[in-house]
Amino acid sequence: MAPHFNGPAGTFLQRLNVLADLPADLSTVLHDLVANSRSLGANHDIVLQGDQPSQCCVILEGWVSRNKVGAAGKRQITSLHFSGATPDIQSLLHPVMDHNITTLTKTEVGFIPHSHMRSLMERFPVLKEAFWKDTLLELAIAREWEVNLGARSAVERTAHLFCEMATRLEWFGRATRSGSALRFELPLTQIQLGEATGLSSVHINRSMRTLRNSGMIEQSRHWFTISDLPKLAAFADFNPDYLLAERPRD
Amino acid sequence: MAPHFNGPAGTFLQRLNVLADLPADLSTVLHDLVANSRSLGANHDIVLQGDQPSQCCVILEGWVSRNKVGAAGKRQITSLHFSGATPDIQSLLHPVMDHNITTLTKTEVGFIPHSHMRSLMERFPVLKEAFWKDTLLELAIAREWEVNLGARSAVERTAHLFCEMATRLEWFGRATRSGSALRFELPLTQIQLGEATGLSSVHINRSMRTLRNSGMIEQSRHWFTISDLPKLAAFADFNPDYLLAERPRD
DNA sequence: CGTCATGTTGAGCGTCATCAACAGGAGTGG
DNA sequence: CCACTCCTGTTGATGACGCTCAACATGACG
Repeated sequence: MAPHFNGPAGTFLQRLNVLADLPADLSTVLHDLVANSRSLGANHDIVLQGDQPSQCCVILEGWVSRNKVGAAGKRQITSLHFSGATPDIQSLLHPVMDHNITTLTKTEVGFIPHSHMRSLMERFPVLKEAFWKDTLLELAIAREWEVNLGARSAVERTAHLFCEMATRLEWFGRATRSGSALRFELPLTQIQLGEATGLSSVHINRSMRTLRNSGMIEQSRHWFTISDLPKLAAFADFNPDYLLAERPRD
Repeated sequence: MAPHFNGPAGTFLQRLNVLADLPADLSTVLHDLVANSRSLGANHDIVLQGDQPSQCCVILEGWVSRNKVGAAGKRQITSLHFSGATPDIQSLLHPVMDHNITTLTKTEVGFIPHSHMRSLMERFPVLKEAFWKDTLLELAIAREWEVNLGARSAVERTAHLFCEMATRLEWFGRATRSGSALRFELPLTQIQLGEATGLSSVHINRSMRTLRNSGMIEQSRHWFTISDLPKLAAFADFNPDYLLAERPRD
């Protein structure tokens, strides 16, 4: 079993320990680094395309998206992240941001200066490997999203997104299973779901109604229950293998 | 100017040197490692989803795609790679492939065993950083493809793909510029272009006719000329910033 | 025989419009 | 101080209509 991590930085350290075995003293340093965090409201840009950040953010609580806004004003969400994520670690190697990182809900964010991060990676090479692995995982998820956007129908896309998020959430204790059912909170508006799936919010609405009517998903507000995950996964052509590196060891 | 690399491994070493400064002895070792290569025909799978490769491939000449095939048999190409690329380096850290790597044309491929790669990374930590940076670049490209697939019309998607490939090719000396025009070879069939853009091959055909009729692209067989790159880029909402890490320094 | 080209037809999804449900804030009165 | 109402902005739900693009032709070209 991976060591138990408490406090606001708990999920962050848990996630990193999934990606590589961090020595205890490194965990302590990282824990202290994100100690002073900031609270942000929903729809707040943490970093914008073109920025040159001097620190990395750590999502301690809440949801954020990567997104790009086209010339016509249309926004595409390219990935979703929740507690424990370090979505702008890339700024260490690739100084200019090529996209925005925006909160989707009220969010608690910690920051680690690049200089600290660099010296930590020098002292603990395993940290660099953990973040490389994290980048590879993100790339695998991005590939699956490309398939979702390019090769699946509206209902399948929506179902696939729910399968992915349910799986990722469960692995970090944020979904509860009872039998083959899975219950979790996904606090995104239909507009945001549309921006993630390349659909209009109206059509997201219709797709979710289809999923509800077919009995595959139950919903009250932002709480969802997938009544039969294998069935929904088969419908959406969801195969969790591409997420495997993220699964915590037990 | 980056050092000049000759021979079949030239583009490979050139690419790596864009991502980090490799010491000369490392370059020599890498050059020798890919010496004995294999010739593959078009439409040949180099690695398949589910495989656990024990070596990394290096594309010495030709084109390959990453792709995933859905349950309904529909294929989505998630990225395109040409000479110099190392598309399955991820298998070092993430042993099971989550996608296929398939040749698009006749291709010359070299192989480097994982064991060699690992010991090289131990001896030369800069190599690990180069490949992490390569992963970050791929991720940036994947994000832009998500935007392409989710938020742009058929003609814009097609135009954007041509802008991206023209830019990437020019940076490696595989496109010739005359004024604001750019000429290059992109030896993909319309079926393959459709699989990359999430469109049917028929609609790719129509989109390209639109681009030809509007005078933005000229074509003979697989040779294309973008008559006015800034104009096409404006039309496609193409901003090359997301590719910057790949640009060779001069 | 695979690839490219082009016409026809219709499904899927976007756009626009309307309306209900709901939350938060300001003001009112107890 | 707390309840209650009113107002307003945001989200969700649903119908009507039109356009983009997929599907299915068929022929031409290497």
